[in-house]
Amino acid sequence: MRTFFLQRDPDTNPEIPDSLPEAAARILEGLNPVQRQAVQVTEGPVLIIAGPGSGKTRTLTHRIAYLIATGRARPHQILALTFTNKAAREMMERIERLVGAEAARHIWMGTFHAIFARILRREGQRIGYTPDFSIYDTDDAERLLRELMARYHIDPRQYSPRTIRHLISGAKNQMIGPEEYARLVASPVQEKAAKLYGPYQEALRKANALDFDDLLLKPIELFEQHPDVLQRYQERWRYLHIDEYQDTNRAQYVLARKLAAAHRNLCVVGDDAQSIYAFRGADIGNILSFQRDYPDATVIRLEQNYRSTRRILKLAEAIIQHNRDQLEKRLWTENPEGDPIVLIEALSERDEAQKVEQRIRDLHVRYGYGFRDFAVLYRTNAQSRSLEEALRRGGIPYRVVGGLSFYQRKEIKDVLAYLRLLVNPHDAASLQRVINYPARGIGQRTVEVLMDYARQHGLSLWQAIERVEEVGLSARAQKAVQEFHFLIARHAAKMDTVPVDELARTLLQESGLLEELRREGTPEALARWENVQEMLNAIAEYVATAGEQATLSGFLQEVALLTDLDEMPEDNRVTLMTLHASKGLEFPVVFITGLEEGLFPLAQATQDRKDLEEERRLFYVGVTRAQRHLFLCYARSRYRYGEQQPSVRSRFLEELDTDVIVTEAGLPFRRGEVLDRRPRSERYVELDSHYYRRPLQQRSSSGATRRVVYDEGAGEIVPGARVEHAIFGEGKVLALEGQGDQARAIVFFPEVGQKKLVLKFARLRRID
DNA sequence: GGGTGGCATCTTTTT
DNA sequence: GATGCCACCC
Repeated sequence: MRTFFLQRDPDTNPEIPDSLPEAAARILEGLNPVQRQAVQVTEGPVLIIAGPGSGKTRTLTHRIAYLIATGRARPHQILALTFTNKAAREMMERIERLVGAEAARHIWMGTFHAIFARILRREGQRIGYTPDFSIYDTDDAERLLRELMARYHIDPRQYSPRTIRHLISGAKNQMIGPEEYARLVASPVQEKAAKLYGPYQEALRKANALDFDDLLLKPIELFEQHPDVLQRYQERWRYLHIDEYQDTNRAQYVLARKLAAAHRNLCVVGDDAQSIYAFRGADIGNILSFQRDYPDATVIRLEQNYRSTRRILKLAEAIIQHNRDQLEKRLWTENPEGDPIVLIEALSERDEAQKVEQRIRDLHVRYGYGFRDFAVLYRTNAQSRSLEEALRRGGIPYRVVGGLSFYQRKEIKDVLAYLRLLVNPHDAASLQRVINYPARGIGQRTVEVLMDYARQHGLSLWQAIERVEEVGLSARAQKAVQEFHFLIARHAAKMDTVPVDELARTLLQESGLLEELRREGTPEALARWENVQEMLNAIAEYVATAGEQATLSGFLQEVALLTDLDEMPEDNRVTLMTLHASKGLEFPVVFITGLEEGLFPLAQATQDRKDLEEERRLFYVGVTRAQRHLFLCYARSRYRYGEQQPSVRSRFLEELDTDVIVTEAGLPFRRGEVLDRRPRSERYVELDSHYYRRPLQQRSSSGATRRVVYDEGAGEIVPGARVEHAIFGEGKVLALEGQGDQARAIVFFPEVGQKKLVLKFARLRRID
């Protein structure tokens, strides 16, 4: 079952001691000297520049715990802002271990969007939003825009609603209002966007709805119009922390500045080299100019990497050195050299996927890596398909993160629309979504008439429905509309008396949605039905955990901000995801696929230096996810627009000047050189087919418990065992020496004599 | 008003 | 290669 990340508003001060001296000492232990410094500078602005794998989260969490343990701050006086719920939860769990669950629960921790949605819930009334406002995701926003485009006679085929939304969102991210944007217009599309921007905002307001950008902009508006409110929050939060500071946009920057103005205890953590969200308004300038904004800031650099092998870090440096505009930073590690990075060339995407599958199988069997130790990364979500197919064929369990997430599925959005309508009937997007789903005789024409009426009388669509008799519809249509109205109103009236989970269940029942899915009877419909049930369970769970504070609108607002990425990968599966989604994660084995011109870097990003540098940082992010083994893959041809098209190796590979990469044949890779033209069979060392015939067993291994397993069912290699070698034939193990990757066996082969073999490479098979 | 079939259209990345 | 939109028929 899905568990939601929900937190009570941590206002009240719990009964926890003022300080925890023994915890404070423990918190400092296990940190390196630089990290310790970052934890102990508790006053004034702090900039922590943290390279990949440098223990950034650890440092941040220890810092927060330290503030509590030393009594410098009460838990509810600390605000920590992240970009994903997952990051927040991870930090929360660590803090719990350091200072206890009770104290941790009262820290204000969460994503920017979630925290400010909560603020708006409490204070939004001052700027005209009731607490039951709806949150519109990009889908809802585009739906709204589409409607406006129709009204303004803008052809959606000529100017896509998506582009328009993107432009408006970009303007909002930079805090540019409709009037100002209209002045800046420089192209026909922008002109259309400018025309729609104002009406779009108006439509949102009329629906008592906010889009993602509004969740940041409206709090700014609130704080500017009501300095007393700002002052209250400034005083409440004595310590402000921001993770992934390089990803903040203009609005987030302004919010941070405002909130930190009184105490100036602002601690930001980030890595300019990992800035990959400029497309959604992130301004790398925020981190680059932090020292200018706060001249008295303490700057701390976490440069020691604990994650990756030397070779992987060398590659990362070789990549990033092609970018200008970097903060100075030198990564180093005490980790071993590690294996060379393997460059894999495939004939097609299918071939690429197959090779990835074989490598996973090989490493799983040979080193005993669990499936959860693998990540396969790609640039676009569409690339997952071929990989999924290959893994499914190979019987390797996997999960895909991102893509179409649970919350973006049609049936879930339908359910949410019904529920949103219940708490906020003015929510036009939700109303239009479900007014005729399941079909109940309210067609497009009827809806249009209602909308016209609403507009003429300055009403919301819902208000028009409330007085449907005046609208002048046919008797049949009017009756259908009235029935729908009654359905919603009847349930809305019970909101205060019936528990929300029960209410939701009966509403969906009576709407006919569940029946509709069951009636279809296809496996897909069944799956959708189950998803709906899961959603209902989640509501029940929410009621159980949030107790008194459980309101349907609260639930809906939290859910609107959740994504699949927030879920924990508990089972032992290979992870497939976009490079973007991989940020902040680490895996023993990483594959980066699709390193081809036009795909990575994406064609659209090759024109502008800034875009190209962002793509390069994305490559850097991907590479630095790997702990021990890294594979870089590309295909010589790929399906695009439903057609097989030749592709060219990525410039990111051609520009590398490094000796850490080898080809599949084990030869050093040199840029600009064609890999190999020999027939495939001779080209690379075939992986031992012996492994591939066996069904795979899931092993519950993680890095820590890794055993050297060279062959399933044949036992481990021990002195005295009879073994078989691919070239030398049968032999007998005389002795073993060395550890881990260095482990060697001395084997006597009757035909060739005594050999000393590195177990890792020899692939001995026990035969007795 | 509802349902079906054919055509066109894109595919960045996400809170 | 999937989704959305339109035209056509019931």
